[in-house]
Amino acid sequence: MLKLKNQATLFSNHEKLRFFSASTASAAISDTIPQPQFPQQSTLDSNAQIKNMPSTHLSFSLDPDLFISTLFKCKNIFQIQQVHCQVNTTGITSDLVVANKLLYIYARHKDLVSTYLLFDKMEERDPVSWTVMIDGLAKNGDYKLCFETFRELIRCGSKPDNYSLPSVIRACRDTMGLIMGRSIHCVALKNGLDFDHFVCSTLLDMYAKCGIIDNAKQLFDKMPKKDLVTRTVMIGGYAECGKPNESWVLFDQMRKEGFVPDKVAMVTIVNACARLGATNKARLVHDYICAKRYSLDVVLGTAMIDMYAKCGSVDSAREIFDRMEQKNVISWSAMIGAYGCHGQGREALDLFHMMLSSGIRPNQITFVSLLYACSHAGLVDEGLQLFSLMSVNYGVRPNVKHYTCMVDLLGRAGRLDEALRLIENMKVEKDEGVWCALLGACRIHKKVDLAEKAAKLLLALQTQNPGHYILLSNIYANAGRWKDVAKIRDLMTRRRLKKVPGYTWIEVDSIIYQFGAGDSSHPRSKEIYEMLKSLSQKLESAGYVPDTNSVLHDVDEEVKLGILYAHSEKLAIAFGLIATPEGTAIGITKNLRVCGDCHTFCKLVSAITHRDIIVRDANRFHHFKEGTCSCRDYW
DNA sequence: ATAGGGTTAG
Repeated sequence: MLKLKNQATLFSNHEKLRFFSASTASAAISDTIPQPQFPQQSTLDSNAQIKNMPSTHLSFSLDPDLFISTLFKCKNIFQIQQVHCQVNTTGITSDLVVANKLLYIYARHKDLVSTYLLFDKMEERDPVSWTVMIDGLAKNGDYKLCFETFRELIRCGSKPDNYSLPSVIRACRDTMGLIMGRSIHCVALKNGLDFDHFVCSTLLDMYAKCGIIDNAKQLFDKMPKKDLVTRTVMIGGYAECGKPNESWVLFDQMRKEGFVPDKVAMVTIVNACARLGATNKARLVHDYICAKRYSLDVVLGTAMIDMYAKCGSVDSAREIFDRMEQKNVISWSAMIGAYGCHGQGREALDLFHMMLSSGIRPNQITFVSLLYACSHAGLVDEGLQLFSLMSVNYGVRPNVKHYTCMVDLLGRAGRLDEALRLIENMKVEKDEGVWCALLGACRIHKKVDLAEKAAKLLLALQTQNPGHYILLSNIYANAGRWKDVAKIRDLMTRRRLKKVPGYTWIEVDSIIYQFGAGDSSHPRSKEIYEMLKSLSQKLESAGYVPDTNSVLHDVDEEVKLGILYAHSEKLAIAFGLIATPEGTAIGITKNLRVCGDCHTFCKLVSAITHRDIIVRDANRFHHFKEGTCSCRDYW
């Protein structure tokens, strides 16, 4: 496989892709790629794999049909090479149908070297040959050569057709190559091609996965025939673009129109559900899956683990995990991640050791999930140990995400100097995330000087994320440096960035309510504020001191308190207490980081009211139970 | 003969 990568690089260095032009190319290839070693007749008997093949397979004549059927019975690359070798002498490979089949079978067995060589040697190529070659390259991940082959197809005067287009467009999707995708779309239009629904569905998939959901929607609306696959693509596209609500609308509509979702469609909607984070939808989907008796395979099971975890129920995620007969590294990582985001670091570590015992090799994502679990649970030593062992023991080299987890872990623990040293000494390229992690830690520990240093480097990266500016602005506000706050706001205006308002959602009886800071649009707004008022008295007598530092500066204390009690997450919790008097748990979701003050607030509310409170910000869950918190984000 | 949709982090 490594050789192939080199091969692709080698060709990209050529001014033109000489690979495709006659004999010079063959010479260039044979220098770098070994010719496939076709077994000789005399060695065949000693080859156990081939020995198992019925003898009739080896004795075919010049009949192409017999050749093709023989080819499709081949179970491995040795058998294919043997058949290839046999027919080479008969000249049957000059038959296009035969050659294309051979090409196809090599590609399907992921033998790209043989596919290249055969394609190069073919004297004549038809649209099928091109499609098989392009598709083979796309499916095996050699995108560069895939695009070059497609370009060569056009340069040779052929036209892309409804068969070659889906493959090359899929390659655009997989490489997030929007520009390439658009130009291929244009080329196809220029050629006056009448797109069939295969091309349309890959195109809309490509646009959706590249984040241009509007273009995807336009294509979708124009399609005369919308089948299950097309709809599934659109559902997945909406989820990918952060509009999982739209995914649901489409899913419901599809079922109303009589489509029965298959396994892939179910996985897609499960994924949309995970992004939605709505518990009632998760149960609904689960019931549907049970009713239709879909088997719990690796992919569906893993998607469900993730769904339950992101909908707040780590126990249900574990139930699914235990019921799965087959698990791969993705399933294990998803479950480790589930414990991690719920602050159950010990469980995540235990699971990691179970995973190792069952012979599964951890990958980069496994370690991100593990380190994240350590940081969310405050397991500093365990995190440090894992980080130092990951590359030595498990062959996983730390990337910027791993460093970010470590900065977060050390930073939250107040070991900011070590965090800074780690960043300064890291061997991979630094990104916004890693500085942002340090900045976040500075906020918790009120280290303004270090925050300025981190922010300077972060803002130098011209970050477009308004959240980063807000974070720094809050640090300044906390230190009472109002002039600096104003400077940051000014910088935001100059960079044309808008402050993102923080919202909190709460789900009550399957209905989702949204609150903004100081929101009074809710019909029961009056009750909510009254509840907060009575809560505040109880909380303060229980020792709660509202942290008014970050609230404006030129207003009097009473107004400050008003603003503080009007935080969106507090409004949502107050509403939860009113709307579910019998309930035991209140679950809320915030689109921005929950502040330290709110953390303290939740802890006390859960102690006073004897109710569990589950707060989710981004993908981090905080469980408050009888005044204790499962995670240690704000120690 | 050749073509489309699914799982883990950030």
